[in-house]
Amino acid sequence: MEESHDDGMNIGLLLFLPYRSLETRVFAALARAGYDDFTAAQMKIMQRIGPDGTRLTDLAEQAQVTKQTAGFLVGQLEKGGWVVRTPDPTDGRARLVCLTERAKEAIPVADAAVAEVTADWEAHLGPRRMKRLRETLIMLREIADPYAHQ
Amino acid sequence: MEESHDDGMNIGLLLFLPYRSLETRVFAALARAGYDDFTAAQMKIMQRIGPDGTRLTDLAEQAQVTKQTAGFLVGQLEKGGWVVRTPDPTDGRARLVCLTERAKEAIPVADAAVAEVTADWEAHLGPRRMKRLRETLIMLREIADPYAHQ
DNA sequence: TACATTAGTCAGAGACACTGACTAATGTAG
DNA sequence: CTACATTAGTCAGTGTCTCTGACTAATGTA
Repeated sequence: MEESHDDGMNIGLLLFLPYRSLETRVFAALARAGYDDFTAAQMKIMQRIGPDGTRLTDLAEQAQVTKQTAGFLVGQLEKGGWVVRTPDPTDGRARLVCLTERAKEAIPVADAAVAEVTADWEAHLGPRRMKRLRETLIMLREIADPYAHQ
Repeated sequence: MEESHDDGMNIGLLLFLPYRSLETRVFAALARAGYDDFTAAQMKIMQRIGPDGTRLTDLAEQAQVTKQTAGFLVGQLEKGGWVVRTPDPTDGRARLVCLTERAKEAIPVADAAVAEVTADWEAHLGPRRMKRLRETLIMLREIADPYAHQ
């Protein structure tokens, strides 16, 4: 604990604060648009579902939870009509978790909310700084994301 | 959900990934040093305790949880010998949550872990980019942290 | 002195995340 | 082609986190 007390401000907290701010605002925007019957944990799973569906194990790995936890959350999402599980044609053991139409309709709402937050940030930081921030974070991902795929 | 699908990468995820990486590594370093009997949620509370103690309500506000949750976590920390609650001389209703000696001893361990991670990042990004990242995040905090104090 | 506010607690419930043990399908070595 | 290990996913049980609602006690204010 107490990761602070270094030179300036704790870099972890500095990363976390805007992340939380963004997440909160996107969540609120979705709720305002009527998409209010899912939780933050469920959203984290849904975020990771690809256009052609994603396996439970992959979702678990990317969200950094156990497959049991991912299974629980996918179960909740299925009950709520956000996802369906379809058999994976390439592997009889596996099933693909896919977004339903309803879930796909929510994507533009979420995107718009992200765009609004991003615009606020850019207005505060200026376009140059904002662009560099994004570039730096993409670069940082190479070493800070065990799951970086590219 | 599905906050992605914009131009490049979801900026929220880009902020979150290094945050999580840092947190995981600091947590692991503390565990290796023998400080392994507290949880991530408890750490988030402890992080916010000032050198002269902090009120429960303030901890709750900063960590963005209810005071009941903060109270629960402080209770766990108290059982584990990480904090003590002392009366607040200026307000008979309030108590100050203070770090014990044991907790204070863990601070340099956490700081060293943060320094190590920061060094890794700087090695990857280069000193200029790292410096700008920190500056930008501090600037961003002004609008992304409802609790920014300064 | 009455009333509203603030600090914190108690009780109960739901959500989340873990470990361990399991089934079924797949891949591999002999 | 058979035995073994691996992989995908589920079931059961438990502990932790977080919330809402209702409450006590101290403080501030009219």
